[in-house]
Amino acid sequence: MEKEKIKVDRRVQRTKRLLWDALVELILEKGYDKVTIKDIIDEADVGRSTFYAHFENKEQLLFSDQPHFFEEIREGIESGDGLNFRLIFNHVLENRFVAKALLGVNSGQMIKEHIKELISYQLQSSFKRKNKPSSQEERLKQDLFIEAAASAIVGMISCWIENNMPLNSNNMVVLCEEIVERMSRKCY
Amino acid sequence: MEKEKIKVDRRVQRTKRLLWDALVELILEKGYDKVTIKDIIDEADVGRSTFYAHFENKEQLLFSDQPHFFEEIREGIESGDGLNFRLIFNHVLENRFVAKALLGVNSGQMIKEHIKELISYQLQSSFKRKNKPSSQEERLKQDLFIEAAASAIVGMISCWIENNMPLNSNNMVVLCEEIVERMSRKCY
DNA sequence: TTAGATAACGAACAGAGTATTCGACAACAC
DNA sequence: GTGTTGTCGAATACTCTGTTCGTTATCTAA
Repeated sequence: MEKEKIKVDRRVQRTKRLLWDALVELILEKGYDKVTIKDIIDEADVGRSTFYAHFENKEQLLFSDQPHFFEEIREGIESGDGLNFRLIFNHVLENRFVAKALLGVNSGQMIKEHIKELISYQLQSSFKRKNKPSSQEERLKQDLFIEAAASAIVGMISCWIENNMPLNSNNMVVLCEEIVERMSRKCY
Repeated sequence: MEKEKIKVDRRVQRTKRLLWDALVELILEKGYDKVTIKDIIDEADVGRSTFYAHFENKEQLLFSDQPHFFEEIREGIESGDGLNFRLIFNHVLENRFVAKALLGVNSGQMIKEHIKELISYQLQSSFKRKNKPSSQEERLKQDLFIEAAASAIVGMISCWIENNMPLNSNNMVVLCEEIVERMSRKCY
């Protein structure tokens, strides 16, 4: 009973929801970087002071993760033993619209950077399990390969989303696993 | 004799140089996204109207490529037969300071995106030469792998630069070639 | 060396966006 | 129904942008 269900005022829920939806809409329309707070409150039809009552800036709104998109992606990345790409792609497919805003070309770098770090962290354990580096130099090389693999996966998924998902998710799962497999082999 | 050597007023050269140096300095200091034009002209100690006499915005200044950094990177990418990583790394090493500003974590996404596209374009010819896709689906998979490979290379180099180049360039050349090799194998 | 060309300066301006405040009003929970 | 709390909207001071124009300084070419 540690987590009490705290009731959130309906007006607050509504406002946050409106702002989030407006942000997603605007990212798709003009790209995250060019979205201003004025845009958001106009699109959401919410008072300026109301915005600042809940968030300090648009970045905070972005990471407030209203529909728990990040949270579920995170679960796919950190699920038990290594990356569960099936889980990730199921979630992306169920939220195509939000996924395109957050992972497409217009999403700004922060979000993809964030997800890349989650993946990178996860790959570290699995890579090191497979090939324990025996020297400092080998460790450096392995770290760079981990970075490369994480970049490859995020880049590929982003490209796939941006092109309106031309392959089905089964194929994508296989491709992602293939990348991890190829990149996890010992690098000299 | 097509290209006449057009003399550029020393004052113009000086101003552009000052602005470029200021931009690089400021990117390293606070990240490209947060650099304002006011910052640039204050740092360069140049009049506001002077900035706008030469550039429309900071993006244009960025891509004006004063010391021809991009141009030389481009040569390494497009040199005859495929990517010449040795050339690329030589050039990066000769311009550590600028390279960190333009390829490090603070560089903003545009630049890396731009270089990724150059690499991606180059990989297309070499990948297709190796494995001509026999179906539409195979072509899609190959394109995604090209995107993945380009992302991997840019991500890895960026990470290496950001961590102050912990491995020597010979090692890096080998790692990059290894990535291309691994990713260019047929994907089912 | 000089005369004409042109670049830079700097002050001023309108416009847009930011971040904050506060009283009035509306919606909420109990 | 009543006290609480969220939202509105107008006002404010502030920063940055993009442009203009007259003055001053510097360059180029003869």
